[in-house]
Amino acid sequence: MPEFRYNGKLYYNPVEFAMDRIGGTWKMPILWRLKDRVMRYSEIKRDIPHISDKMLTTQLRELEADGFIHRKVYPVVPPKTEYSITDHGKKAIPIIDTIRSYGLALMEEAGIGH
Amino acid sequence: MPEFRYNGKLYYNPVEFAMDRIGGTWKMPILWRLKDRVMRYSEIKRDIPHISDKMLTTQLRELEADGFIHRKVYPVVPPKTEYSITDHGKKAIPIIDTIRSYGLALMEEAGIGH
DNA sequence: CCACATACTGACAATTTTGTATGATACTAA
DNA sequence: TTAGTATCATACAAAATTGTCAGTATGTGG
Repeated sequence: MPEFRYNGKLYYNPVEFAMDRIGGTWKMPILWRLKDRVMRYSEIKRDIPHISDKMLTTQLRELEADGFIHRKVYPVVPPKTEYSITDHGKKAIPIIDTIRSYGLALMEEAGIGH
Repeated sequence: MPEFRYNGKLYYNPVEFAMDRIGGTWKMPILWRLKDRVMRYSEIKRDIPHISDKMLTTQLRELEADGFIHRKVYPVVPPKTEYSITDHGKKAIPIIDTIRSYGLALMEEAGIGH
C-alpha cells in the first residue's frame, strides 16, 4: 500500500481514504436517509435522533464539499433548505448497504434484537 | 433505527456497530493482511508502515477479543506469536474488499495515482 | 410589541482515538 | 559481561472527533 497525500492530509491506504469521506458517526446515516428522497434540514434532524445542529450542519457541509449531496436554499423566512443526493453520492449507497447488512449480521451473532 | 446497548456502549445503528468492530485506522489493514496467511507480530509490523507497537498490540487484542483473529504464543525466547484469521474474521473480508474498491474508485476520481 | 419558526454560526469543553517514550522479559551470541 | 532479540505493558501527551450552549437573522401570527 503506497501512502499518498490529498488536500494536505496523509493517507495510508484506500480504505482510509474512503472512510475519510463517508465515515464518522453521522455521514452514513445522513446519506442513507437521502438515498431516495429530498429532505429539509429539519426533517433530517427529526429523523436522526441525538444529532446536534452543529454536527448536522458540519457533516452536511462536508458531504456537499465532497460532492455527495446537493444543497438548495430557498430565500424565504423562516429559512428553507433542501438536501438531495447526487449521482456521485448514490455510488456510496451500495457500500453503506453492505456495511449495514454486515452490522446487522454481527448484531444477530451478538444476540442483539432478541 | 432503534438504538441499542452492547457491553455498556450505546449504538445508534448497525453501521456504527460494524465500524466499532472493524473500523479505526488499523483494524482493516491488519485483517486484510491476515486474510490468507498466518503472520508473526513482527511480520505484521514490518508490513504495515507507521504502526506503533502500542497500536498494533491493542488492535490485535481487540480483534482477538471480538473473535476475528486467533493468537498463538510459542513459549520461546525471544518470544514468538502467530496471528491468524478466524472463520468469523473471514466474514469481514468481503466488506473490507468492498470499501477498499470504493476507496480506489474515489481516489481515481480525485486524480490520485496519476 | 413579543414570541415563534428554521437554518444556521461560533466559542468552548468533553470524549475518544492515536501516538511517543521507556521499560520488562529472559535467553543467546559475542 | 554486555548487547541483541521479539513481544509486549504502561504512563503520558497530542490530536481528532464529537458535543453543549448561546446567539443570529427575518419575517409572520397573536
